[in-house]
Amino acid sequence: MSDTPVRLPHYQHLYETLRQQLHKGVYEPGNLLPSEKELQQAYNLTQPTVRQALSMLADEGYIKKYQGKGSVVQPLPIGSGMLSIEPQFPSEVLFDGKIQTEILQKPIVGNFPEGFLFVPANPSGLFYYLERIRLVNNEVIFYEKIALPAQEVPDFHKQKLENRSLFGVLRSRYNVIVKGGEEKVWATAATLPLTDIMRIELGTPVLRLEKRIETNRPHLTFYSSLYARTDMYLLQGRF
Amino acid sequence: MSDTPVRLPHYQHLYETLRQQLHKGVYEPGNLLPSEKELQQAYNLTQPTVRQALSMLADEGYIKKYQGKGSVVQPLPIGSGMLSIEPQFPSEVLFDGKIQTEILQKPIVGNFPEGFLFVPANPSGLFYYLERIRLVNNEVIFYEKIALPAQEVPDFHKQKLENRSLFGVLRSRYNVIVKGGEEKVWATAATLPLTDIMRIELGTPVLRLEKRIETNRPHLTFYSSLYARTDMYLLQGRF
DNA sequence: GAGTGGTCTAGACCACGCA
DNA sequence: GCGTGGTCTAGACCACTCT
Repeated sequence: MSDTPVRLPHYQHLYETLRQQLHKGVYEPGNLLPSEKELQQAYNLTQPTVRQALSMLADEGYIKKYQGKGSVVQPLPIGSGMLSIEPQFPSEVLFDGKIQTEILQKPIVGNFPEGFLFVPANPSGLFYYLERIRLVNNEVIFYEKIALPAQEVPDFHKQKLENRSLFGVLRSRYNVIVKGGEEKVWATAATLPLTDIMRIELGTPVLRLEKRIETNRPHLTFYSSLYARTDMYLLQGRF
Repeated sequence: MSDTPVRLPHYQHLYETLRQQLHKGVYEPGNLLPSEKELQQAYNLTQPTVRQALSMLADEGYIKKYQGKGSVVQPLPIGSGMLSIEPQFPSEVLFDGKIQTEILQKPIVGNFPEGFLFVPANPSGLFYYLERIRLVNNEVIFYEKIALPAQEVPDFHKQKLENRSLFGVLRSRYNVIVKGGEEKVWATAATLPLTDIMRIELGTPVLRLEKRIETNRPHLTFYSSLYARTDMYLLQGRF
């Protein structure tokens, strides 16, 4: 739990602290989080500052706030507003939430790559490009292409990415936090390169999800192009 | 512009005012919104209150805030965090953003209906149930089933729904505002009842989107089950 | 330097839930 | 009635953009 040397706003620091505690299971789902007043005293902050942190947790589904009652811890850590994975038929699959990540194409530097629906406003400049697959129970469920501006993430190719959250690396190594973005989604039939990667039959319905992802750094916007087989797992998100 | 008799928080009133102005085109995309200070003076509010309203507009993509510069009006009114429609191949389709709505099943009252992925925590009580299709250029692109708790929206069956936004009806008639929710999405192959409704071939990949929608009223959560053909139009959203 | 949004404090009062 | 979260004020200082 080594502190990053960068100065975070108080509300973000509290948010990160609570988020990590929630992931560690410090608070049981269904129980109440410490009240706003208790958090104020514990962290020496005022109510609006605490409230901002709690609002972020509520937006992402970690907690639910009830007036007159408190903040109830929710059962799941769900990806920050983005779509995350869940079994299609929960009873039939044993799924401990563990997703393996394999890198198909290690980060290489070049011009903005082809095949993305969203493109940068100014596509000049160099981008890291990588491809990865994500597996559950040794089955490929995601195939994802990612592009991110090289100058904003120095030495990105030296980072370890296997079985790590890309967002986690960005947050811990570069202090980059996802602020929001835009996504487009549609259903399509699997074509040849994909049938090979995912080991599915030609024509199987697959989900395509294209994202433009904005961060707390004004010039760090990155891009994701994702194929998901959703016959056994589906995507879930909050809004 | 008749005022609803209900007392709204200041930040929500300002949000509604600005949102309506943005929809009317009072501010051109690319231009700046009045500064926070100007809004404070115009509406006799303090900075945090104004900021809260602007944050909501930013969350929904109406504006983008830039420190040191101002709030830039964005080109589109995009559905509040929820997925909305857009042409798959913009150049090939003429699309003025107009979506027609037809009611297949007028609101009827009964127990919570079958076929929804999300179900109420307490499914007792009566629900309105309706089905509607949405068309662009006379082609069916959405088929949607909706269930909402009857006791929270009295006389809902008397409301005019054709070619009106359901959310608009809820907002203007019942002062209900969507606060957030949960959604699950996957790709599947069209089966029989759907091929008829949408006039597509058996097995065509279609997108399924199931939503649980929470509002500002604690006991008003409603449910949507949506089928979308995404061969010509795709779904877009913000996060 | 002037103006903007970003963070934060120290209070206040209200609306709601629960016992 | 008490504690909770929800709203709001009146300030303050900082970080950033633009000229």
